[in-house]
Amino acid sequence: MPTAGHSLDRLVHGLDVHSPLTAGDRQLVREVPHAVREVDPHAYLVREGDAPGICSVLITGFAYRHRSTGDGNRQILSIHIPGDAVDLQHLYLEEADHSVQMLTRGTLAVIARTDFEALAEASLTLRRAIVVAMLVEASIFREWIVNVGRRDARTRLAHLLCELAVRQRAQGLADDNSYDLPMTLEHLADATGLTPVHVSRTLKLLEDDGLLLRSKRRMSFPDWRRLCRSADFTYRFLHLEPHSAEMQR
Amino acid sequence: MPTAGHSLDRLVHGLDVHSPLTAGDRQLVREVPHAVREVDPHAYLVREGDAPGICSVLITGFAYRHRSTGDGNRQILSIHIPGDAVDLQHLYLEEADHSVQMLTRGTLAVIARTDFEALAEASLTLRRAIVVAMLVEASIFREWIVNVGRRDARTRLAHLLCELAVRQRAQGLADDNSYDLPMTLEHLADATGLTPVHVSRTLKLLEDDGLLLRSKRRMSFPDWRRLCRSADFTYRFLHLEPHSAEMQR
DNA sequence: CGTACGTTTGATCTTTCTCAATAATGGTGG
DNA sequence: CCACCATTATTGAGAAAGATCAAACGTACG
Repeated sequence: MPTAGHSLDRLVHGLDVHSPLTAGDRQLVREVPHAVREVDPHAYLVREGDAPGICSVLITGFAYRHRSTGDGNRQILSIHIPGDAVDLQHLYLEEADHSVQMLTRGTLAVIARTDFEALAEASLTLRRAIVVAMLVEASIFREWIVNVGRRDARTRLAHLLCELAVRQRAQGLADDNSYDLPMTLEHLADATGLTPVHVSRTLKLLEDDGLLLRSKRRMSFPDWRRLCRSADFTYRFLHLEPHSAEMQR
Repeated sequence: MPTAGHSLDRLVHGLDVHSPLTAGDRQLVREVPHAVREVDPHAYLVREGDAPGICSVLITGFAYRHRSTGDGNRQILSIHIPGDAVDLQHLYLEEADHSVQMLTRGTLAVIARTDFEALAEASLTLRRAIVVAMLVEASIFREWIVNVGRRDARTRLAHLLCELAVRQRAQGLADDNSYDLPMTLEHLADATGLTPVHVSRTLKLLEDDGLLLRSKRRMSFPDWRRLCRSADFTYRFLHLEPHSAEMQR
């Protein structure tokens, strides 16, 4: 039996951010059988083509979804932070259509598919929360289509930085206007449909404009409001509960 | 009471394509209370910001999801064909993050939110099929991120044409290698993150290469295999059931 | 038959990519 | 603690894909 309780609190919070849980639901989640697993940077959590059998929840560390084109170009599809249940997009499908990989070292809570399904069947509000978590992810995918399809490089990158800031705040993982971004230029390029070279130049532009401050991997935002405007960033697509959205500044 | 039975057969088929239904499920779906509504081209089914109260199923006609950037650029997020339940992405969220609009004249089966939820609660396999339909949509969103982020104009357009062909075949709406595409150059441009001018030139390229034949709005594909290769198109992301996937050629 | 809408084509401009060289950073073993 | 190597980041110059502007041409429909 793993150390029950507090590692799954991350999942409780991750669901609660979008759809409020009852006290009973929280308890049900905390009691789910699960294993805690340490994973290295670059470890694959899912590989395209896999038949999904587990549901992993990120407890610490970052992960990302990606898929490659036939000629070997990678496109990153989303970034995941602690609290995200990384397998929701696969669990009910026959085979994975994309891969999920760790960005950093991290820890997972791993729940067996059957246990997860039992959890979903145990409560209507919990089931609802799980569906909402899936749908919010889909909303973020849609926002990425817009980002990559209709915004210029500068706006695109700023938008990505905003999204990660707000999601981390909502999860209580960042309190001021800064966070550590464990993505290389190549990751950023593959997330925005650009090249690493152009990402480098564009981040420099944002810095020169006083919208971004970098030291090592730490990103901070001297003028959050202006950054949001410059990023064409609005909160709606994240579907945060009002109490989480208060973390907006 | 509406003409029960065969208008909702479209929905039955739309769910069954991805996740097989039991005979009981089919009957449950057919018996759902619903209204049949005729809609004009360009009619809005959902507007960004709306609180969703109904679930519309496309019976005839085409629709599309879209969202606009702050500076007024539109991005189309998906195209919908008969059998698609157009509100699944909203129904469990507080407010719509994007709009859904008719591309053509059409008819809808409109189900009240509460009736739809009751349907979902009535059967485990049906609930599963609804979740799968949501997740397949999300998979298509992901494919669009890849398309717009990492493929050139020619591949992008070819990919879109392939997707629409296969989805229509799986729904039994097209049997040979052709279909009527009710999208203008502007629609195609907004779906692929290009400009109408460049879409025009690029379609011409596809025609010159013998991959596409256009007369009026009818698209046909003289060499389907080669088109798929040229489009970097694979079937995995559509998650079709084997019996639907047989319609592949 | 005229008007609105959609499409095609040409010429030019801009953003982003590509190729290439150099500089910084971070982790590792001595 | 330092030196080394691999990885990541920056910068420059030239090339290319796609955007923009503008005009002409088709087509559908009242």
